[in-house]
Amino acid sequence: MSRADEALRAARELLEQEGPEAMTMRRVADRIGIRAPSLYKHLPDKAELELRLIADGLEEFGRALRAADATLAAQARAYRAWGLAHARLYTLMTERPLPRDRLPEGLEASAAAPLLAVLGGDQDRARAVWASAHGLLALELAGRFPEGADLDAAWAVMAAAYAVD
Amino acid sequence: MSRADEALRAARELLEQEGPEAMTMRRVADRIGIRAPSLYKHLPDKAELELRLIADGLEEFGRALRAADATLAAQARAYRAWGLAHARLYTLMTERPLPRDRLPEGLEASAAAPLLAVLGGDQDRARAVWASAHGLLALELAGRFPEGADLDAAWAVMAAAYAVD
DNA sequence: TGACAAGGCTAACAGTGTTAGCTACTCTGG
DNA sequence: CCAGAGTAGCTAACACTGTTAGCCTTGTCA
Repeated sequence: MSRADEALRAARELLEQEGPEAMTMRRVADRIGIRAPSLYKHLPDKAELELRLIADGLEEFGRALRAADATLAAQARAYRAWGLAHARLYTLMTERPLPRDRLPEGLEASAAAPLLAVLGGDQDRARAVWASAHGLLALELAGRFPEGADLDAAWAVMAAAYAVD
Repeated sequence: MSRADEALRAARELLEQEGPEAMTMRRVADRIGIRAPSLYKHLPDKAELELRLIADGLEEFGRALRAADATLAAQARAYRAWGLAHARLYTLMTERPLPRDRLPEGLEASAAAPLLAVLGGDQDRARAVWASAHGLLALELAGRFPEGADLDAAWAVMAAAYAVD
């Protein structure tokens, strides 16, 4: 495993276990037994580290959606499940503009494909559904719903609203 | 105008004009003609400054929704319009957990009321609609849709999906 | 007049990402 | 077999962040 890959793995552990503020260059370096400045022999900057986390995340996320049944309900379930299981990574993946030109070709499309397929290729509808799922998940991850809110019910309403009938 | 209010105004200008990374204690202090440490004579910390920005934002946002017609389409339009007009403030308002106990009583409910009313008080439905609108807006503000994406169409699909018929 | 609070200030601390510059090890070419 | 080059580590340092300590001046009020 290359040093860059080790750093990537360390960054991901720090992110997922302790949150984004723990993912500092010094702590990443510590985890792989070197000093922070030495990281720059293997990576141009921290943005590159985050970019690779995002790319890996998109890859895994796409795989999870592709593994789910080709129905709107199943896709929604898989979407939420993956997001909850990788809360901080999901947030990192979605909170900032995507530098598409620095991402592997077709990665984004591959993650979006399952949902688009379920909706018969209707892009506008796919964007509305994607955004709705993202909104529910993002607000849940940000702790924006009141304590006892029935989020299963909200997801059900969402899925029903977009279901073809 | 109190020093704290001056700081609040300066912080908001910096946030809205130059983005969150420009909203530093030193730049806020600069704008009102004092040094950063002196800010702490008027505010406990930066979190308090952000909290007040959020409170003001929620207040204004609620007013904008209340001023719009009591239809789903009009509420959606007002939601998006306010968010686009105050992009960075909206993001600040929604990206982190809401410290409800430090916010004016009823502020959150007052902002949520118009939408809830349009949906006849159905909380689950209101949460789904709110999240859908938030998702569309958040993704748009984060620059996550491709260049030529027809977002008006996506909003229309969303509004139609939740319309009572 | 003396006491006290309010509100400025500078200096400093710990933390962040990052750069400069030095050193040591390893590999390769003559 | 030795020279030179590249790789990858290191420390020191810079500019920035939020924040604290401690000092000093000003205004108010008994």
